[in-house]
Amino acid sequence: MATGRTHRPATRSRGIPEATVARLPLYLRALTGLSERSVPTVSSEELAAAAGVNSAKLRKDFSYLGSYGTRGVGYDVEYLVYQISRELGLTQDWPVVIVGIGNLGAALANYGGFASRGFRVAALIDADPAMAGRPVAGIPVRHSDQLEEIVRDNGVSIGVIATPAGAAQQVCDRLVAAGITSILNFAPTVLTVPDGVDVRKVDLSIELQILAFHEQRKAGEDVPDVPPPPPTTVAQDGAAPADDEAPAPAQAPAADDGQAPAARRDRKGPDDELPAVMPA
Amino acid sequence: MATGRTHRPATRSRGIPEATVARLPLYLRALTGLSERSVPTVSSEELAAAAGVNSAKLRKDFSYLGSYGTRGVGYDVEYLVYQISRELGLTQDWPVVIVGIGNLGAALANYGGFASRGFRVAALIDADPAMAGRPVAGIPVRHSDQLEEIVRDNGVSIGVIATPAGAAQQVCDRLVAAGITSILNFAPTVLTVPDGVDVRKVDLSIELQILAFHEQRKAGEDVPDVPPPPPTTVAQDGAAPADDEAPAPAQAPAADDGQAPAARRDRKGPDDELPAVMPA
DNA sequence: CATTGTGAACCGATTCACAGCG
DNA sequence: CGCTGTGAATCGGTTCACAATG
Repeated sequence: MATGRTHRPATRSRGIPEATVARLPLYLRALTGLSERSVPTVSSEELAAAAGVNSAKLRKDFSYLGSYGTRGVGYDVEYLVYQISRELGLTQDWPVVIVGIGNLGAALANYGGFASRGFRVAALIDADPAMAGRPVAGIPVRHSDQLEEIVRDNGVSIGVIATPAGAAQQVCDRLVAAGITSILNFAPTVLTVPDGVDVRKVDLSIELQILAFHEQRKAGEDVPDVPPPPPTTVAQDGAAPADDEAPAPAQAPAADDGQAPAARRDRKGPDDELPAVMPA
Repeated sequence: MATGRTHRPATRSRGIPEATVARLPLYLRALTGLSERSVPTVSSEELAAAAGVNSAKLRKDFSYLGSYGTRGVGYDVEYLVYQISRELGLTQDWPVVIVGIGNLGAALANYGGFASRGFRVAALIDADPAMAGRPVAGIPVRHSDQLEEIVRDNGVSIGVIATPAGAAQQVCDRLVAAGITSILNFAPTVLTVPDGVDVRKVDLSIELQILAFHEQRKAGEDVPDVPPPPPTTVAQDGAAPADDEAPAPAQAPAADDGQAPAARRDRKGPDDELPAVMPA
């Protein structure tokens, strides 16, 4: 598995830094807004503010694309919109397939943000036969038996996985085998793909967990200092130097507000995870 | 994000790098899987593979939490699950409100991944009176008039915004005013929040755009290099030296990087016709 | 031994600050 | 002038590689 797998150095996108690429869509959105309001030019300062970044970063980012601005003036909105669109490959049409038409898949199918940027939903695919033919967002759902056929016939190179975690890898494998080289994964699982295939993941619960981490620090500041549970078998430090607690780097002074061992979430349920895709 | 100026790294407290925090949920998920299969211990190598990272990174990450492993053996699964959960603040319950119950909001409400990790959907809120009372995922939707009341009464500190872009900032302001300090934003817009409030965003179309960028490079490489439009009036760069090419800062030595698309996309074509920038 | 934990090298990304230019 | 474009400094994160240690 991931063992010998050479790390995905697919990042050889020579030239434009990955971090910059990730921000281009942000600039594009801000620019589109200006364009709609017929603003002819913007300074890096203004555009940066609209995109939520700082101007130095924006200028540096643009410098990777070329010199598209005018000193003393700023950037021509229309021109930049075009250049960024082209750089991102949005001047062409990208047919995509969404696999797993559960709640999330359906929401994605209905999401206007896709279509508006050159992404065309070529097909909706689901493993549930009962879904077949049923239209979602005006597009009839097709059965996964036809996955390969659909991908090939439509020249789809981008696939969106919105299936339950358990089915994701399998779907991924089939998509890749069918020729897809870019995947947007919403299933909470790590996908293993061959070299040359790009995977980006969006994990809703991970985002919340990250927020929770910061939230915990803000409020209270002190984590529920429940005495660390016994290291089951290993690390069975009988009378070992009780070093449990967080040792490491500068430990913070444990304040201890109220406490409440709090209800320890037992995370051993049926491991629900992603929105189910309606069973058959 | 919201950190703006004052970067948190006061270094005083437990200095866990942001990048590490972002991976903890990943480790936790992998560990939960092992736990369910009753695996007692794991080596950094195995766990790293399951989480999709490399072992050095994982060990370094864990080193920020403390010394929870046993040399020559590995990590105790249950113990680690607990430690990470605690670090992330998942040992406590986090009530969240979801604002904007459209397709996406409904999908989120139905998303099992939230509930399974200590995130309790305290309420669903929508501005449409017609939605009020209607149950979604078993939870009755409430009208946004009651937003403040709901947040306060339930002690909600995390809010999820799934409204249209146009309403997002307003909703955000109200959530913040009501006391929320962490926001997960799904609306494709930049949110401005006061210091102390964390915002994480998930933008579906941005992810696709990033994939498109890479896809464009992979396939062909001979992208439809539509001749760049005339810089209307600005950025008129006269004849450029032979190979314009990207400015390419220092960047000379190309790392290993097997075969890079030799053909570099030329970025500046002579003037030409105005591009019909894509619609919105 | 095997495997952790970590200093130190490395590398990419951000920020600074100012030269360059319209 | 004002604002871009960019070297240089800095910062954060990753990787290396090995000493420490159960």
